[in-house]
Amino acid sequence: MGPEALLDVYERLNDHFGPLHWWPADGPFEVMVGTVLTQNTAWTNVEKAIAALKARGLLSPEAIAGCDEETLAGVIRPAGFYHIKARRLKSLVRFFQEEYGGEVARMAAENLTELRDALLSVSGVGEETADCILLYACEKPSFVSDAYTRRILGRHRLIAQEATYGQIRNLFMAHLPQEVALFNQYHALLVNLGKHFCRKTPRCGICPLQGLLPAAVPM
DNA sequence: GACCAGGCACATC
DNA sequence: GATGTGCATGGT
Repeated sequence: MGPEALLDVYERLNDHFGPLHWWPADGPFEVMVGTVLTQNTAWTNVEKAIAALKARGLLSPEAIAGCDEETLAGVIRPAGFYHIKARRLKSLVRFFQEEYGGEVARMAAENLTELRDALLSVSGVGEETADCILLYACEKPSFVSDAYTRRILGRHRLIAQEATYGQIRNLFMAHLPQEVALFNQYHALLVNLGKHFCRKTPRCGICPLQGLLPAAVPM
């Protein structure tokens, strides 16, 4: 599996889907909120929760910091796991305010590796959430690997079943130019491909990767 | 009514 | 370090 294969996959998907304009959010703070709300959750449910937060004027660091946790939980209820996600939002916002004064520009001024470690120290922020914040809120070249990435690469035998998150991320980061726009669109393309063609229960339709990679196997 | 969705922390071995 | 479990709603 060399560098050319990953670029071939990117070009095939990019030709098929076109520019996807990710992350779907109104500003970087909304991205941060969305990364927590979407943990193991369908995006349609996240949209409902974000709309509810907007309607309550709760889409700012100050508002979330000042909001009672149980009240917050009630508002984000449509996103599921709402008690734990309310706690996670509060801890992320606390970190954001204490370390960077609630300013994305100050957070984004930090070095990628150090910022990633700092984000990972926040309870409720794991590797994927950290990488989404780095890439889509801070515009740092940190590749996001997720369930779709694993399933797509796994089905086409490009990674081992037991590959870790870090190994998958390193695969992309070792073989691609470290460009924010490329990482942004690539992850978006993989999610789009996953949603349309590579769910646990495969959807009908012709996968755009057909003929480019080894035939998909069930996974 | 079962199955699934853009994870994570924590317990246990 | 690997594996198992709880967390929960809404769409198919």
